[in-house]
Amino acid sequence: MDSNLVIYNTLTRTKEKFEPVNPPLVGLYVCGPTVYSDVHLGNCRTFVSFDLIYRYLLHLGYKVRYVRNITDAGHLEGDMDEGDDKFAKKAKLEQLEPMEIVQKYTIGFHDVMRLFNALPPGIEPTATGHIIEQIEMIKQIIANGYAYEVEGTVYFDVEKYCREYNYTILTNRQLDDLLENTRELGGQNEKRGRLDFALWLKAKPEHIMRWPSPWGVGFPGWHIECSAMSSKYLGDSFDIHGGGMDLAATHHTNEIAQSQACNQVQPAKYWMHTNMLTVNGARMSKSKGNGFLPGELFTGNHELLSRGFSPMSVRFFMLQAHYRSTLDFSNEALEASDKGFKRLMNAYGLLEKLIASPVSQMNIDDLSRRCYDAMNDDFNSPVLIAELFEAVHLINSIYDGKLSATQSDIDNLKKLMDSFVLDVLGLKEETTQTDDLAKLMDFIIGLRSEAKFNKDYATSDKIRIGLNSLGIQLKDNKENVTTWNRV
RNA sequence: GGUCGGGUGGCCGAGUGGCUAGGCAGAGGUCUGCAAAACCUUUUACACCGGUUCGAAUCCGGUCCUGACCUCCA
Repeated sequence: MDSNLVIYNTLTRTKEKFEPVNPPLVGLYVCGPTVYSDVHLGNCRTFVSFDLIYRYLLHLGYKVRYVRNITDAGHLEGDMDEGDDKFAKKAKLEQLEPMEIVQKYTIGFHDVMRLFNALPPGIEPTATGHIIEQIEMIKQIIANGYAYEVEGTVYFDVEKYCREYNYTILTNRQLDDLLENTRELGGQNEKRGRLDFALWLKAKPEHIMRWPSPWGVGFPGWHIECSAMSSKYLGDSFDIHGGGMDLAATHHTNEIAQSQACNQVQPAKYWMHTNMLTVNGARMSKSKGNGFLPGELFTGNHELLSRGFSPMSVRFFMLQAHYRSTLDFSNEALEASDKGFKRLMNAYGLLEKLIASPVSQMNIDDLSRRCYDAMNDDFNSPVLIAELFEAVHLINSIYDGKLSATQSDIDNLKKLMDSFVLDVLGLKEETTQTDDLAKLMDFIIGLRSEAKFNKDYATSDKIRIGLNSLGIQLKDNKENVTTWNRV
């Protein structure tokens, strides 16, 4: 397994050659969603980005174990505990079983991921399903001297940890500054240090999700689940840990501290962070109220949208930007991507219809190499897509008879498009053409050709315009061969 | 305030010390009974001010603007 893949590592803030711990095995852990409400499009972008990464690693021949957790505890509890509206809180507590919420939004999340054609992870562990592992890990951290218990709550001792490790390795912040500028968290009077965070929290009487532990009845802290589950399924030290950039400063920083304190090793060799999806330049988030739900996008039921956009067009839109760049979301940008996507897929469809000639006027190997170069450069999908449009241009020109290609050229083009469009980018035709429809269309096109041959243009136009209003577009090429596609 | 990013043509977005991605939109043309598609040609760029250099939008310094994180959030 010798690839030229280079990955930007947040730990070092540089691009590094990718060298797995145990090739050809690759362990990939990605922080998944907290399932207490619908995932919005910004969440989806991260998972589509890591789907691209997963797919490309598979394409290169790595045997990838992809673990993406479902957070169904901790955050959820925190969310319910806060806020001033005690009435609402009570209603929530009385009317809904937390696991009902978890189930509902987990299913919704999976449905959306399927629409985006994201490959499911190999393991999708839940926090509530790994309480024992989390407790064991906390016990080990205490035994190692990096955590302490106060009144049923266990805190991580950041100050102690800092004496031996670099706590802010991911973000490069200064500790003094952190101490001065961090907001007061709960439990200040019982914590030893201001930056100490909870590994295990004592449950208040009204708390529904609770488990017994050596420290009494309680529930796990916000960060321990990922440490416990990643080491369980990928080992104490694995290859890639990923998530959204917003997680780096707190969640991942604490995750590294916990894993180091427990296992004395840096949990992941490469830390990858995806950037945010923005709306009018500002981050899409629930608290800002500017989040798009996938459903609103697909139906077009949103004030900023002129119409609905298909999941594949949206996926293509996301892949046209690099995963480490912010991507600005707008109706106009989506329109552009939608057309580009259709152009790409239309050319893909023409591959079957190309006619070979003895002369070659192109170098597919060179194009293929450029595609690999793009992806090897930290998964640069926008450059890959630019190269694929070169392939589109070749395919269209061959189809038009303006360029000649040998059968070998055509085979290689097909292979290139299959690999990169379908396997790596994970794009697919959205409308399945049933055999019945294909036969029917052949028949109708035949009727129209007859009419055209007889110069009965009234009839042929009636067919063309009629089909167009049904969403089917006819295209006559120079040889008067008619093809069709949905619009 | 601290940390880390950005500012690229009408829009979205790559990239690089000289050969100026790509998609969409705009303009002209070819083809076509028409239309669409396709193909060809083409108009708009690298925030501002200095510096380094034979040469910078790309490197360095400064200025302005802007985003994310520092509090649950992908």
